[in-house]
Amino acid sequence: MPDPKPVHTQIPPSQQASRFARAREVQSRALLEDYVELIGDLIAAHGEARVADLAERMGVAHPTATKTVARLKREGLATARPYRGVFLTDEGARLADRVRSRHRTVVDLLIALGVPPEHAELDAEGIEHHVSRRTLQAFEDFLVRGQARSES
Amino acid sequence: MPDPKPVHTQIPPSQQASRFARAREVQSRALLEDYVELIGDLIAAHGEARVADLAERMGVAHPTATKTVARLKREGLATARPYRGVFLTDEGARLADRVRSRHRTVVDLLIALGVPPEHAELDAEGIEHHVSRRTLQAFEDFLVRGQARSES
DNA sequence: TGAAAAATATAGCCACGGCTACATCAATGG
DNA sequence: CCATTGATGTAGCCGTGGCTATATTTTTCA
Ligand SMILES: [Mn+2]
Ligand SMILES: [Mn+2]
Ligand SMILES: [Mn+2]
Ligand SMILES: [Mn+2]
Repeated sequence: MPDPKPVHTQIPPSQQASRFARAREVQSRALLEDYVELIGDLIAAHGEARVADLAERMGVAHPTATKTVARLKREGLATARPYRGVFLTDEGARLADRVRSRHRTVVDLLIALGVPPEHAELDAEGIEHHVSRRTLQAFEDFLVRGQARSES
Repeated sequence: MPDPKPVHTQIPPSQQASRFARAREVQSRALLEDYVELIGDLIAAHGEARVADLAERMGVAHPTATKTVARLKREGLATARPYRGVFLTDEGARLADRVRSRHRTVVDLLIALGVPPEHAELDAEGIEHHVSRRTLQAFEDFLVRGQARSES
């Protein structure tokens, strides 16, 4: 495969800039999305979400989890009473559901394309946040098509 | 679509933590990847890569681009002489080629799945960095399969 | 050729998201 | 029932990646 062309420089700089801006924007939301999803999971599984559990499952020290929870509160996605658990606001819960569903769709797509399941999970944890509504719809349509084929 | 199950809490915390750690690791490399790709593109298109052009195309102020170039130098991916352009080391050039090729594959896959081209470019700019070798191979295989079908 | 303009560098600010060390609160059990 | 222990909060450090303002260098052109 010889000389890949620099397609990037063939578009207006401002348009390219807006693509990178979008990626940065998404990135700043990614951590919040993972946290609300995890908080929702923990509440569903154990009735509560403790900071220590968040930290353990995120693989960070607990002050880091505390700080992120503070940001979730600032953004109106979670509430927390000192020395008690963390809870999702309605908005946080809705976001958690969307994120969880999207996560599954991304994993399912990767698996459908032949990626080993555990590998799919690894990649999906980062990919998911950059998948827009439109792309998600395309993933779902593809999965439905594949399902229809295997049923016939 | 009723109650998405909290699959996340059904795996060992340490395994879940390692997935998030991987996503963080990838993220810390993403900006460097975009810069080396862009530097390579600019050199191919204009014979040089100036900090002002990097800043304009990345959509950031030029001190931000300067700082990132400093990091590229520290990481052995680029060189730069003051008030002159930015250049890629051999390692940087190799990385740029890999990143450029992967970017195209991701965009092509999204388009093949029915995502409108400009939309595919937007999402791919973030997705690409989280696509591992294995997943990339799956994407390429799928694209080859589709091509074979349309040729028959 | 030298003054103005453009490009680049530098300084220093901020928010985020890591961390360690330490303080404080809550839960348990001897 | 209170002392210990575990969980949580707080303080303060660091690197990254944004920014603005200012200094310096290079380029341009009158
Ligand atoms: Mn994720
Ligand atoms: Mn996820
Ligand atoms: Mn990118
Ligand atoms: Mn790219």
